[in-house]
Amino acid sequence: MGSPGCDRVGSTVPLPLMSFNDYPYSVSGLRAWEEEDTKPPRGLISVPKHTAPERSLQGVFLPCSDMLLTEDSLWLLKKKEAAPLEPPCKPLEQCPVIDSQGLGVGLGLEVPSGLEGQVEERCLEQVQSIVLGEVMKDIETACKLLNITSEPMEWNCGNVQKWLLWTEHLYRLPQVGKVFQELSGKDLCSMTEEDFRQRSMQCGDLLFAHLDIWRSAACMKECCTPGDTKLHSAEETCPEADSSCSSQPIHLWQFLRQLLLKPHNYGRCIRWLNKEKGIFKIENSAYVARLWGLRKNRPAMNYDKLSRSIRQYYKKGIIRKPDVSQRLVYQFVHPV
DNA sequence: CATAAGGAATACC
DNA sequence: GGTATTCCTTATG
Repeated sequence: MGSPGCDRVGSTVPLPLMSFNDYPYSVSGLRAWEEEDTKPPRGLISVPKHTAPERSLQGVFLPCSDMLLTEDSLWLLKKKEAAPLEPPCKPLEQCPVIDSQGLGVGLGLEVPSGLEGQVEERCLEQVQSIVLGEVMKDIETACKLLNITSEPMEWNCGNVQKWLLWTEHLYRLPQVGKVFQELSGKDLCSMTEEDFRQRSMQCGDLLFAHLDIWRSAACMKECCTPGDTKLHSAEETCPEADSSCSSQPIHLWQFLRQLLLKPHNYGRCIRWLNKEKGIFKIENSAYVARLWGLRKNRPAMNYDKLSRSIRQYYKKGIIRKPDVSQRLVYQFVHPV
């Protein structure tokens, strides 16, 4: 991300980020660990409540996987936050264009002029490209885990259901798959936000927003990576994926690895205890099993069966129990 | 009661 | 034929 091409495209492709407050990709981790009253996953920037404003600026404190915002950026944003008489943040529907200015507007910040302004603008651009990069990576990961294409227009009914289930699981939305039954991706994309809301009062708008993000991301991906540069970008967004990236049959151990690579999304259900040694813990066995079942189209999957598959790896030397055996803790024999 | 280990049959590519 | 799934028994804490 952040290539000149992308910037150019970014100024023309609308990315309806909603307000950052509502942006689940950035706040989901926060929400998750708050709910479960556990420690925040690593990489999550937590701020004291009083420094987190009600408006969309909050979204900047996002748990970008392993990436942290620079101190400078945070300081800058806090400084802007503290500035009095700022115009209230416009809802993002009113500023859906994601470019350096768009982000500033979306954050309720005005981009000042002069040298200082240029510095701040560059800062914001950095933040923006970090956020965008994370969004794209999250979507890539989800696609790999679900074995679907990132372009919603190409989804069949099964893909749509998978995406719905996944999104529901990930963001703990009520299950609404039924009301979207027998809809293809094309159908879904032709629906308005109102259509979504009519089908689900509770979370239609959220699902619509999610879909919009996916569509925009697919659009950006298309524009940013024309032709043969696509391969390079794919490697960049999923460096460890290599052969496993080519979808279709995925092994359980690869799936687990992919979940572990995204601590801000899946850290609440599976996480490293010791990444160097390849030791990981399944924090929520039922949840991981559900995700695995989703990926393999095995609705009856449960931890009993999943763990049986893991145990098959003992003989093959792929996964083993760590020296000091603990419940739900396993170890990759060959850590990355 | 949830997890662990592993045998055995079966399904799927 | 390799891998995963399903079902099962037994053990452990």
